[in-house]
Amino acid sequence: MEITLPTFNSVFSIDCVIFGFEAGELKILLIERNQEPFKDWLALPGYIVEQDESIDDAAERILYELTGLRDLHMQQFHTFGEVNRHPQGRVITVAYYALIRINGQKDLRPITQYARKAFWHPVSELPKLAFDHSEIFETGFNKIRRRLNYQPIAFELLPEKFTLTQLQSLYEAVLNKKLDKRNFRKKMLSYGFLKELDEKQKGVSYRAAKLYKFDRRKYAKIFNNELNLDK
Amino acid sequence: MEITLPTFNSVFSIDCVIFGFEAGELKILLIERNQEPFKDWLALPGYIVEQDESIDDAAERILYELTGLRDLHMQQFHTFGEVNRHPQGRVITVAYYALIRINGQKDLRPITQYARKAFWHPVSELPKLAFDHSEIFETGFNKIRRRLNYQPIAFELLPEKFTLTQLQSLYEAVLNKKLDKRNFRKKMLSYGFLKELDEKQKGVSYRAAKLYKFDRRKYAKIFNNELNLDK
DNA sequence: AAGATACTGTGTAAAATTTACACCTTTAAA
DNA sequence: TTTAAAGGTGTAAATTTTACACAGTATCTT
Repeated sequence: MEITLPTFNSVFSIDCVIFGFEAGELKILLIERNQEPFKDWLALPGYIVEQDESIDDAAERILYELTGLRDLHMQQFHTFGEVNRHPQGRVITVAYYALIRINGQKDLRPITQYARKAFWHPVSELPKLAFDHSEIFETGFNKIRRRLNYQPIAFELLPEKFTLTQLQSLYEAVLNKKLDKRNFRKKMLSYGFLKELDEKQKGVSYRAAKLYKFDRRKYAKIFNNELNLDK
Repeated sequence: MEITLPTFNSVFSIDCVIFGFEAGELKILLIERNQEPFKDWLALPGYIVEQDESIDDAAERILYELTGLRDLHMQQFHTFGEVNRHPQGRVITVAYYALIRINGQKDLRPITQYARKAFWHPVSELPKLAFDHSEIFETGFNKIRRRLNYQPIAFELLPEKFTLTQLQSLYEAVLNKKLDKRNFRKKMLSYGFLKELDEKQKGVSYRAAKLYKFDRRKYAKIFNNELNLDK
């Protein structure tokens, strides 16, 4: 027996591709849907934009309601507007991405009924997702891969204090290729926006590595120069 | 006396930033509005998306209806979704850009009543535009500036056969800086996607320059390699 | 036809950046 | 004390980028 669903006219929605990094692996945040259509499917956190909120505000709210996560710096990356991308009506969706440190303690707890749960899933071996969410994910992944070179993407995924090896393995995960250790370090340090700390890694069963911090101010200076430098 | 305007609920619209290049100058396509709000103002060509068309299709149709131009390769670049960006209601607009050879003969003739006329305007000294169109333009200009380096943007703006000097002056117009002639030529030719023709420029009152053509196939090959090259 | 004008077309050396590559050191655990 | 595992480091070669100047040629003018 078929379930009858309401239909509606044009609505806007937001879908979120939230990247995290944990145990050397790049992950994204998925929800298990608790609502038709695609009930029980895995999907990107996403929902409908209200009349009186900007799309940027909507993105924050929706992510919070579906996953319990707040105050991420989200950025729009593409809008998907095929006619039949949603089975119940015309839905144009603006896709956002954000990058976040995965933090074991922070629990992911949907506030609304629309999601049964929210959880991290490695970007490799993603299952088929609801709607056109697999395509949305792919588009987003390509975007951040490109932006890695000129935006401080990596530092939002790592803990505040990190080792150069962690930084490198993040780059390797995003770019999907091996990098040379010595060249990577030389280059990163040459930028001058990494601050070496007087601290070392703890709890490892081998020689502990130095910890570094990302210096946002210096980064901004370099980045702005790049844009303004009319030579 | 104030004019009373209808209001409406959420609608999607498309706005187009169409770049052209003529007489060494970068230009964009504007319309003069013939409808409230912002009647008589200059604006980007833009209008509302229909229920049964994808946003990509809508972009093509709308541009055609407002300017008479067809078959451009348009690409989405950003979606603007502030609550009050349109005085009559909630309008979220997806902005597209395209690049086109300006061709004196081709006339710009609005098909609908909504635009009184369409015309090219230099990107320097743009007047204030309707709605948030000035911001949309700026965002689009920044996008193509960045994409100039990895997309065949320049070749869509030039005539099919062009000289290296024309190519250089286009780069200079987009990047807003002077480039070195010898280095520019060396670099462009080294890519290998320029095909030297057995023809020369005509109608100039000085030594005629060689003409070149853009080899789309070779470009694609190079571009794909860049993406796939997992070293 | 001689000269003026205006742009075409070309090479090289120095500097900067990128690449390839291997081994000793340090820490903790066994 | 030995072993396991990752940390940390330098150099030479190759490549790319930059800076820089002048003779050649087509057309127009007189």
